[in-house]
Order: sequence, then C-alpha cells, then structure tokens
Amino acid sequence: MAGNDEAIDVLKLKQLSYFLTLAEYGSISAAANALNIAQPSLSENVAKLERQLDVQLAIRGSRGIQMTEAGTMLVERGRDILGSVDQLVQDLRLLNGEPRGPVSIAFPPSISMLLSVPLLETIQFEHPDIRLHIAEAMSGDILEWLANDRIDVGWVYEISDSTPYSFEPLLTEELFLVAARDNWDDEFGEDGVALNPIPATKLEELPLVLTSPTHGARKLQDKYARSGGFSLNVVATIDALPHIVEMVSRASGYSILPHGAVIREVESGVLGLVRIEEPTIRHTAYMVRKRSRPVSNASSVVERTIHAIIRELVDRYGIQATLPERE
Amino acid sequence: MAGNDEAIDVLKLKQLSYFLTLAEYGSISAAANALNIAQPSLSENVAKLERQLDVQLAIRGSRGIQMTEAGTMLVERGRDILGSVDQLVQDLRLLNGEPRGPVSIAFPPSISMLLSVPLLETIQFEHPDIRLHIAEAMSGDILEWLANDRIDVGWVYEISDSTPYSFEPLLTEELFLVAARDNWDDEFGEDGVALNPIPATKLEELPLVLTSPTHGARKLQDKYARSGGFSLNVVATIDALPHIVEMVSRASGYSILPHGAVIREVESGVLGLVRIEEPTIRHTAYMVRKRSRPVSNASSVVERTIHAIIRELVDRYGIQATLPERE
DNA sequence: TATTGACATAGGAAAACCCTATAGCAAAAG
DNA sequence: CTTTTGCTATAGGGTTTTCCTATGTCAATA
Repeated sequence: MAGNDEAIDVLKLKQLSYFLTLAEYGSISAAANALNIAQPSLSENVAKLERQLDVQLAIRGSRGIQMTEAGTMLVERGRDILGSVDQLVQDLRLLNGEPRGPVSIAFPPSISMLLSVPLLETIQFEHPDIRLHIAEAMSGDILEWLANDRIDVGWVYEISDSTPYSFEPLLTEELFLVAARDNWDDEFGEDGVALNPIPATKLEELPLVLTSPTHGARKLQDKYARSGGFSLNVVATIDALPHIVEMVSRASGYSILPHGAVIREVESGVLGLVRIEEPTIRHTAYMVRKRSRPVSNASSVVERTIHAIIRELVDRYGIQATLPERE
Repeated sequence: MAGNDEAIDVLKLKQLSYFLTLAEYGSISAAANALNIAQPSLSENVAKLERQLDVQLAIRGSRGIQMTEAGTMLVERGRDILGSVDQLVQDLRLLNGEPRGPVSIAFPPSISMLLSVPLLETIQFEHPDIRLHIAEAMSGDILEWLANDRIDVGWVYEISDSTPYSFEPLLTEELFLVAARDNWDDEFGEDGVALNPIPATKLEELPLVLTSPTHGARKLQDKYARSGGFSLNVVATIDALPHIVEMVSRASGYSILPHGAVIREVESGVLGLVRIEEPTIRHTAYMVRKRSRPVSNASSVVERTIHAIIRELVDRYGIQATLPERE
C-alpha cells in the first residue's frame, strides 16, 4: 500500500504528460511554448519530478536538454500509461450514450400481471437497444436468482438477510378481499370497490383460495390473521395467480389480493374488491439488486421506466397503492 | 491531442486511487476513514469525477454505495493503470542505485594514451558493476560510431554538423614541437619543455612526421600553417601514434603533438617539447553524445571520472592543458 | 565583446484541495 | 410511530499547490 500511495503522489499524470512533450520537443522552452505554459513552470515541474523520483531525467545544457536512461524509460512507459488512461476515459464516456444491452429482471406474479406488458412495450419503443428479459416467480426464487447472478434486478415482497443486497421500496399495496360480483351482497363503486368494508375477522367465515405458504404474500396473510387473533378458512391453495382468479370468478371461493393482480377482471365487472378493516392489510414490494453486481445504465433505465408506469397506473387507473416520493 | 490533454485533467491518479478504495470498502464514509481523509472530501471527489467523466459511477444509498457498470470498469482498468504507474516508479527508483551495465566510449589516440589505463583502473575499482569498453579511433570514425549507436560517448577534436549531437569541451591542449632530446640544440627544463620557444615559421625548416590529413589534428595543423603563411615540411605521414613517437625518438624527424600524447617519453627523458609561438597552436577536445541516445547513469559516472582524471593529470603531472570550470 | 538562446530562481496571484460544521434522509431500533 | 443511527451532500474557510511575470546566470555565437 505504501508503495502505491506514494507512486500517485510522486508521478502525476499532468507531470507525465508535460514530460512527454518535453521529450518530444527536446527543450524546456519549446515544450513550454507548445503546452501553453510559461517556461519556468515547466522547468520547475521537471525539477520537482526528478526530486520526487530521486532520479535525473534530463540533462540540461545550453542548447536544450538530453534524456537520461531514466528519462527515456519514463517517456516510453509513460506513453503507454497515458494511452491507457485516455482509452479508459473514452470508453467510460461511451457508456453514457443510448442505454443498450441485455437486462434481466423478475417479478412476482401479481406485479408481473400489472407491469410486464406495458414495460416491454415502453422499453421497446423508447429504448430499442435494450434487450429486456422478464421472468415471473415467487419472492424466494427471485432472491435465489439474484444471488446466482441470473437476473440484474428483482422485485419481491419480502427480503431476509439483506446484507448482500441493496433494495428500495417500490410501492405499498392494500390487500382486498376479492369476490365475484354476483357472489357478494353489496353494491360496488366506480372503482370496483364494495361500498361497505368488512372487518378482518369476517374473513374467518369465507372459503378462501390462496397461494401456498411458500409465497411471500401468503406468509403476510397468515401473519395478519395470527396478530388479529383469527384463522383463515383456506379451502384451496394454488400457486398460479390466473387459476386463483378463475376460481374466484366462478364463485368457487374468495381470495385476498392487491388491486393490481385483478385489475382487468375488476374493470370488466366480473370481480369486485372489498376493503378489509381492523386491521387493513398492506404489503410493500421492494426492488432488490445484488450489491456485488454492477448496475448497468440500461437496467437503471428499466427501473425508472417501471416507476413511471406505476405512477401512471396509480394516477390513471386508480390502482389502490401508494408509492414513495421520487425524483 | 485534445483527447489526451483532456483525459489527464479528467481522471487524476489520486481520484482513481480514492475510487478504488471506495470500491473496496463499499461506502464513502468507510473509504474516507481508510484513506485518512474527511468524508466530505471523498464525497466531493467522487462527485467531481462523475461530473468530469459525465458518467454515474456509484449509486449512493442510505447504506453505502453500489457500483454502476461504469464504476466497475473504472475500478478494473484503473487498477491496472495504477499498477503500471507503481511499477514504473519503482523501476525508475532502481536506476538510481549503483551505476552498472555496459558503457562504450572512444578516444582519439593521443587522449587514449593519456586516459585509457587510469580510467579503466579507476572504474574497475570504484564502480565494479560498470563494464567499460574503450575504443581508439580518429575523430571522424568516432563520430560515425556515435551516429550508428556503436558507442555511448566519444571524445573528438573536431565536430561538424553538431545538430544531432550534444557536446562540451573537455580540455584545451597546447601543441608542441616534439623532438628527440639529443636532436635539439637547447636545454630542457624540469617539465621537459625546451627553454627557448620557436616561432611557428621555424617549422618550415624541420622534417615533420605527422598524421594523414584525415585526422582532425592534422587538419588543425594545416590550417594553422596556412593562416600563418608558411608550409609544413611533412616527410612522412603515419596514422599510428606509437610509430610517430618512435620515429621522433630515433631522431628521424619531428612532430607536433600535445603533451599528453608523449607524456611517458618526455618523463623518461627521451623526448622533449618545444613551445611554438606566433602563433601558439592549441586544439580542444570535446565530449560528444548523440542527442537521441539516452545517457545512462553509468556513462555519466564514466564521464565524471574522466574529468577527475584529467584534473589530476594536469595538477600532478603538469600536463600542459587547460580545462573548463567544473562542478 | 556583446548578443542571443536556454534554463534557474524569486515572489505573488489564482486555483485546487481538504477540513470542520451542518443539513438531509432513509433504515433500524425502541 | 417516533427516535436514533448511519450515510451522504452542502457550505465556508484555511492551507497547499500551481502557474505566471520578472529577473538572474551561463554558455554559444557573431
């Protein structure tokens, strides 16, 4: 470490660049002129470089300078170093252009339902150079994929052992009781929500079709039931959202889902939402990245696009969700 | 040029080094602590780097930072660059040690006569790691060897087209008429010089043994004769100093030489020197290097050693020569 | 001998750098 | 749900570095 720390103080790129010019012009005055600096500056610069390196680099005579062995070595290897730096800077600048390249992401089903199509369409239209791959899975699987570097970003409802990950909340959704409209004795408003909410304990009486307890959403539901002092009457567990939706539509049961998961069915009037109170159930989706995996510009763009889409869904379609303040 | 000039302002080694530490510690505070600088300094530094490169390098969160793609590229390639710089500085420092390696030099015969043996002995004793190779040739050949990079340094009596060479005067010698003592009608002093000088025109009467006109010394002699309005009575030309000395010693003629060329014979009493006046003839030996050839530390040492030896010869043995002021 | 061309030195102005203090903000803890 | 903690950003000021102009010195040349 000491060596390294010392080197950067002892040989600055500017000094090196000055010295290369000096080698090229063979005289301090001429080089200073070419560099648009005053001759004494360059003179002092070279002297300082020699002091720091503890080596004579050039022999000053009354007709310009002559390189020493050390000076020649500095010039030849210094040229390579400056070339590398230059190339690196250029390459870094290139990363700033149109976002491009592959981005792999994964959603839990309820979010995928909401986002996948508009996201793919938006990205394809606005950033055609991004190749977006979307996968759908439960939170646990998504975390595993993140760990294995199979995806760049994931969205999940729960996260454990957060150390190797960076994450931030995406949106908080309220969970509703979902019912076929003709299987529920209440009026539904414009937004598809029943006029009268039910207390959480009422859930005990209803036959529920939920996911298996391996899903994050189900874990949350169980936890709320426990803390509310009642139990859930689960008549079926299905780990595929469309099937749950179908079961509920056929009036074969009820489910507990966020608005986004059944947005189309609510809009078409097949299903209705019933607000649950005492307590209201909410869950939060988080965006998760593996800390050790660099964030590509393209994946940042995808992330921002998702935020925009969510905002739009909330604003335009009245999705019952809240999202944190954004830039 | 613009790219290069820009790069060195945009990515300084210190910034790069800071950023590598940041990547290692994963948090600005921790890295700043490790670097023994204040957190705001590092914060500002990274921000400045991003501004200059026009690329986001790290995403700041409330639990440290996460690298972007650009940041990762900067770290990986920056590590190599810093390694090269470090290695270069180390290698340059090594050049500062005991001078070592091969040094090839060449003298004209009269100087070689004077210097070769003491120089070899001194170098061998004081700098055993220098491998000194001495060649002996006429000025013209020495210049050609310099041009062909066959030697590091040469000493010559004349130089034409000085542009590609750097040179400096070594010593100015007075040229004497050299005679066998018993072939000259005068007394000789302690220093081997005849008590009575002769005017230059007297040379017309004497049978001279000189070098051929290809030698720098001979050219000088001819030039002096011409400018003095007399001609030289050259009875023999020999391009080997020992043979000239032998001819003179045998009283087969006279020659015109510097003291150094016949120092041993003068000391032993075989030959004597006669000072020439109106005008006195002098010539100057120059050290010459090819400008494009780097000066090794070892060759500088050899050069300094030669200066020291000459000084000693002048001081101790009364060589008739003057030399420029030195450090 | 005087002049020219080249590098070195001196002193001061401008810029860069780093520090302390403070604010903002999000995650964690009570 | 509020408080605390941990991390980064901003502001202002002092110190060091950098660069400039003016001047000195020295050697090569005319």
